[in-house]
Amino acid sequence: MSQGSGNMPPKRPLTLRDVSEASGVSEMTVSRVLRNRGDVSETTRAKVLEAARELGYVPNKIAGALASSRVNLVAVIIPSMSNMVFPEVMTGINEVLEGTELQPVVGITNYKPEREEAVLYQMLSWRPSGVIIAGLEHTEAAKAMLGAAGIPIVEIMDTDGEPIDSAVGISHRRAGRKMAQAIIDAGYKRIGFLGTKMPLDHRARKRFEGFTQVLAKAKLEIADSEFYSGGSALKKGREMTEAILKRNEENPLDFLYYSNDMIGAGGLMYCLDNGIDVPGQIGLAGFNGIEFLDGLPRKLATMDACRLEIGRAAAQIIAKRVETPDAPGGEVITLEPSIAYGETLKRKKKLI
Amino acid sequence: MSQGSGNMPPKRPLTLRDVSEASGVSEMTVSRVLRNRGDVSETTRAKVLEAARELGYVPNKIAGALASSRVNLVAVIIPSMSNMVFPEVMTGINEVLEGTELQPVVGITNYKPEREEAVLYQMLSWRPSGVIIAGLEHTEAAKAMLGAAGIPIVEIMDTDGEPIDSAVGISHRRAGRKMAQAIIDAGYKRIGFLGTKMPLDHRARKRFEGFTQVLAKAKLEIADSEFYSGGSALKKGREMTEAILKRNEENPLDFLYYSNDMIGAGGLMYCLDNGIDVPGQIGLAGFNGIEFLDGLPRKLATMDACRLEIGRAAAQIIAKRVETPDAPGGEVITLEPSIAYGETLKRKKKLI
DNA sequence: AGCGAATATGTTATCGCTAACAAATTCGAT
DNA sequence: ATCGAATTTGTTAGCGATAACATATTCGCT
Repeated sequence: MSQGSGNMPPKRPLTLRDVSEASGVSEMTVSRVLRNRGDVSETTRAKVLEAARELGYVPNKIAGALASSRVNLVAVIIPSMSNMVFPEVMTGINEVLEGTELQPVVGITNYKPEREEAVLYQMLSWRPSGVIIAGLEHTEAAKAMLGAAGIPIVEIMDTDGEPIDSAVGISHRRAGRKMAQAIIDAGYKRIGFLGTKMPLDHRARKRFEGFTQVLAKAKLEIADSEFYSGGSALKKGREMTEAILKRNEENPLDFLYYSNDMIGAGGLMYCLDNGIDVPGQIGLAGFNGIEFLDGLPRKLATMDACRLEIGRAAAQIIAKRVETPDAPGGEVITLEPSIAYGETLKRKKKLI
Repeated sequence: MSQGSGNMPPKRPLTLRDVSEASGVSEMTVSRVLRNRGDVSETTRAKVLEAARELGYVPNKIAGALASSRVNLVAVIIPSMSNMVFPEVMTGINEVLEGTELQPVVGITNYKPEREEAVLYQMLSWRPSGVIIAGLEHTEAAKAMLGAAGIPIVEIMDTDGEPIDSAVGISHRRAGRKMAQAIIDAGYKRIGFLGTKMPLDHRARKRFEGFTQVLAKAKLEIADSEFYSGGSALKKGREMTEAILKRNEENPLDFLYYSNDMIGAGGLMYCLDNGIDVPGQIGLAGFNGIEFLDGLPRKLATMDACRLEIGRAAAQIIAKRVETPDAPGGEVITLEPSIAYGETLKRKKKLI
């Protein structure tokens, strides 16, 4: 099966030369067979493949990439992998890239700009064919690297700002505004906000900005808010909800807007456990549209962040640009998130 | 900032030679400065770093790796990224690798052996410094590749079987046995099983085997079972629970063992929503110990799969072997999962 | 000042593969 | 047979970095 018909364990890794010697043709011909490139007669093709299989040869992409200056990697740089949202983006990316020669390589930044910069540097040093990176906010150095890399760059998730090259996402300001409008339309007045203690989560910040902006237009403002960091989001949602409701017992809140579905689900459970009428006494809404919500006792209102679609579109942009290197670039795709009212947000009162 | 002080966009990617020319020293010296290797005077070091920064030079690891035959990548091959368990393993791996020069590269197999084989081949063609791969079951070809790669291999999650090199995990058979024993000890008799329709999830299969084995010793067997695939696990847990309970109304079940926490949580919610007394009328248990459970109205009994610890230990084995290439290898670490009784599994009746 | 040991820098030869071009072989049509 | 075109195979020269060795330079000490 490997290494000269069951001989000693391998010492030196195999190279093209080994296959070439074993099959009696030149290295170049072996290379051609293994890459399906150029004309090779059926006879030698079979001979070479047989030899390669017999030896257990695995090509060395490092050498191949250096020689051809083609690297079929796409760098994907995202803040986190543990909150449901980016895994789904990855699924979208994978779906599209599986149909090509490109392979994604993921780097995690933990929402830290300096970490992002370091990860980006590492990634670029592999000379990938493209970069998909979350967000529009980066350090100056990171922006310079991206600008100078000479490869397609797609910034994802967010389109509120100036992309370096291409961008795919939703407008989080608009998402915040839309949700605020729906809440106002449904007649809620005393609104609480619950979110993460994350000055660096720009998307959450933009949603918040859009949200308060629309409230302001209706002469409303956030009645109270609560922030968390770390721990089980579900549990935190529960705890924060308890805290904010207790704190406002005299002048009770009638709506809670959560910055993500997980804490929203926790809040929902708290309300149900404590006999609070949802959405009569109090309305609830989250953000993201995670599949998980389907299993809850009551369906939480949310807004879909189009994660799968974002992943797909971003990968498509890269794939297209790799195929057609002199295509223009600079494409911006803004997806439109839609509200899922679920069962925790009253519909707009019918107009007469 | 880049490319000759704000000139035209970059055409040809920068190389060591560019930095060398810009700083007036040899390429070798630049290389030494950039890698912090060998003696370089403070003066030239500063000069070189300045030039590199000024140009926006990013080293080419492809070329570096080929020349030094050292690739600081660790291939991590796992079945999925969307079910809470592997992201946590990744966190453990990352934690350890961040302290080294090694960088993880992830490949996803979707529980398909042929996909695993393909991903492995891709990964090995980058000549990584080590491989961390989930499970002990692989195709013959995959085993051959792993055996012949000449690098440290760590098979993770499971230790019920013969590893190729090293292994870190728990015994899933033992985990199944342990849970069965706890259930029997608590006095439950009519036990239902709910799991995934996944003939290729060997770990789940082994847990099931261990589980039934202990039941058999106590002259018990699974009273009924239910399987699912795809969709929201939480919802599926709810639906399967309803189905299995309805089907056994005449001779009701008194325990439900779920093959993962997510469907367990769905089942728990179903029971609570329908006024079923847990754990009095019926006991419930899952598997994995996901953090998520903390936020549930009642804490589900489960068994910790030691995911974080598995990731850490696996990465440590690789890191150690990379540092000391002639160390023996073949290390097997079996972690001991412990039962978390939560509030859905009665404790063993006190012995007199 | 003078000499060997450090310390700093430069040179040369790969690493394993592929692009580009060159040579050899096959083949059909005359 | 014979020639040119088409097909198949081989040769040569890097890709951009680093290892290993060679050559300056600097320095302390007698």
